[in-house]
Amino acid sequence: MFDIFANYLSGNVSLTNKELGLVQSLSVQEKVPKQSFILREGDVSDSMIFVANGLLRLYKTDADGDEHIIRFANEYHWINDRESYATGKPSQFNIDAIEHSEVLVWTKNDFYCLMKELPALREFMKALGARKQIANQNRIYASISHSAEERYNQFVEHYPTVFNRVPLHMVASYLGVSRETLSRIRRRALKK
Amino acid sequence: MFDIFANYLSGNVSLTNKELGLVQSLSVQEKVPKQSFILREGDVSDSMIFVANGLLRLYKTDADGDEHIIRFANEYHWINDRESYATGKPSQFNIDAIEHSEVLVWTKNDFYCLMKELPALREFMKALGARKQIANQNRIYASISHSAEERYNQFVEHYPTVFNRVPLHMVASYLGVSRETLSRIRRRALKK
DNA sequence: CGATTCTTTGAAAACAGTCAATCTGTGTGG
DNA sequence: CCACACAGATTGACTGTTTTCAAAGAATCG
Repeated sequence: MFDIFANYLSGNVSLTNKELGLVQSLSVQEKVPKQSFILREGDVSDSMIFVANGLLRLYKTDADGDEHIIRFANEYHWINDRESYATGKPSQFNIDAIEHSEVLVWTKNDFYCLMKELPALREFMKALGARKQIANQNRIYASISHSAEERYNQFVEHYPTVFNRVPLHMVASYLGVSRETLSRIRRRALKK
Repeated sequence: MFDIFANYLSGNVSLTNKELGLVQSLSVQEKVPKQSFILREGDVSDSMIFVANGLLRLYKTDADGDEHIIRFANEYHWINDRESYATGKPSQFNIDAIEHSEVLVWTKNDFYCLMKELPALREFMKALGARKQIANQNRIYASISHSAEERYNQFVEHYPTVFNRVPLHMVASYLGVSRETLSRIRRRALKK
């Protein structure tokens, strides 16, 4: 399973076999059955998690019991709660598996060491962080300027690999509309 | 004016006078009169900008001519278009001054050198970036889970120094509601 | 097949947007 | 000092969209 990660890296970062060995030696492989959690509200998110395959979600359950999905993470993506990870405080969010998934996990400490030892990897992670911020800014822009329909189309277009593996009510939760509204949006779109 | 920035740093980063001198030597001071631009759609955002005093906004004008404010930046904050800055591509956004402002500017190249030479400053900027990401994630969460009224209250509470210096229609634009709706939200709130 | 989860639909109520008009406060020029 | 212009804020009437609640119709899985 580590080879998936090695393959991911090889397209982006050039590491020697020895360095790659170090990265591997600090990683832990985990299977995440469908519906099971890798982070629960109240826990501290103290690890870096790479999704080798499968699909997870980061979300919060509010006082009314409604779930709000912050983001999805499918294969070749990272996931944790950045706030809890950065501050060491308990997370407000949950992460669970939408599909049976396999992940690679590094503790915060170990990952910090890797960042220190491997400048190439550090630069890559930094660039990744920048891209995530850009994506977040675009999502914020969409949320204040686009209609639900436009946001839906944008989601389908931008994340086709996620879109058709996720139940519609989760897409609705991600977009911030009710599942009924999203259902009607789609029907209107079909008529065209 | 550089002393404002030095003062800002002193609370967060410890640099020698010589190092501080280097930072200053690469900086350029600029006055930004009210309503004037420091970034226009189509330009490349190729500098780091620190607001010493005043108040700016990052926003986009859409096809209908409506303005959508991504964020505000008052004194002791940084502003540019991260996407254009990172990619070198033309920006989709504008930045202009809501109040007469004074800023410190570093070119992308010079700032890169500073990051290389001054690890303490680099770490500080990195932590700043992490905080911004957390704030963005919280804003995304608010946009998909909170009502306009809740988002308004949250804005007033979180950014009191910005809130009472900004015309209401700009707050509306930031929150993603029409100015009339925001006006009515406030009236309802007053009745309580 | 039965149970569960997911999706769709209808009807009513709540909410937000648009347009047009008015009101308020600020500052400028006569 | 007043009149006026201007930008910002509010209001009413109307329209359109979204939510909510309840029910029923697919799809999936053991």
